[in-house]
Amino acid sequence: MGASKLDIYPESINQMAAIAKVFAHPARIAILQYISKQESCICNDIVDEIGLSQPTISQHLKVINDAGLLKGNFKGKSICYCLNVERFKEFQIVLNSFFNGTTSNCC
Amino acid sequence: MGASKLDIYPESINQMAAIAKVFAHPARIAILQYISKQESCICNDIVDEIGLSQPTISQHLKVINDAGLLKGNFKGKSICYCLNVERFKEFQIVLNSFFNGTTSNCC
DNA sequence: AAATTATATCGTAATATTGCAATGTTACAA
DNA sequence: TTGTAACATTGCAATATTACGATATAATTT
Repeated sequence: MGASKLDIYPESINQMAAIAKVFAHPARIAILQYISKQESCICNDIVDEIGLSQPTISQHLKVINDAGLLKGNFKGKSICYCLNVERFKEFQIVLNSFFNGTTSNCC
Repeated sequence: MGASKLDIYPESINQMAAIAKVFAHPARIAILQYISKQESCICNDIVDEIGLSQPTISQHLKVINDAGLLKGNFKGKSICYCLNVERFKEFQIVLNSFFNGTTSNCC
């Protein structure tokens, strides 16, 4: 196998897992942190910052972007990636509602 | 490759990614939710609840347990898995401090 | 002790992820 | 229009993850 059986879970759980997956790689966390620290951001800057090749960074950026976490300002040949704060906060809310809805009275 | 280059990131980032990884599979989220709803929990119950085989559930439980998210009460042949609420809250704090420390003023 | 029950571990197949070199693409510059 | 700089895409190799059947283990029950 190797593939997750997504069809057996409720949508809310799959959504939560999809969100977590974006953060499940250190490169993507580092990229998000770096972007959030900049006024504007150019992909090549990230390549210098983090020790990964340009294609690899580009790939991670795609994952982040597909999750809706980026807003792009396409000015000139350098693309400015920015954090989509609204979407980012949405993620935080989903995660927190999961945490807050989960308790334990056993043990 | 296929392996993440963990050595190029600060510890805090690797820790954050490791936490996210636990939640990056719907089965593990479903298991955590199920455990938190029960007074006590037996693995076989989870197998009935979620549509995965016993070995697969056991494997996911190991991942959750290795992350320190379970406290076990070993009474008899049925093992009682319980949520380690303290650890769980720790995870929430790490995630939230990441979210709150990340903003954007570009675009 | 033998059977039973609940869970863990092993082995293996299928698929996903990570990473990079090579190559495309696109927009500006000269 | 010919470069060139900044990404994106493709193709591939290495490793990780997911899932399950078969089997082991460990505690109860009979």
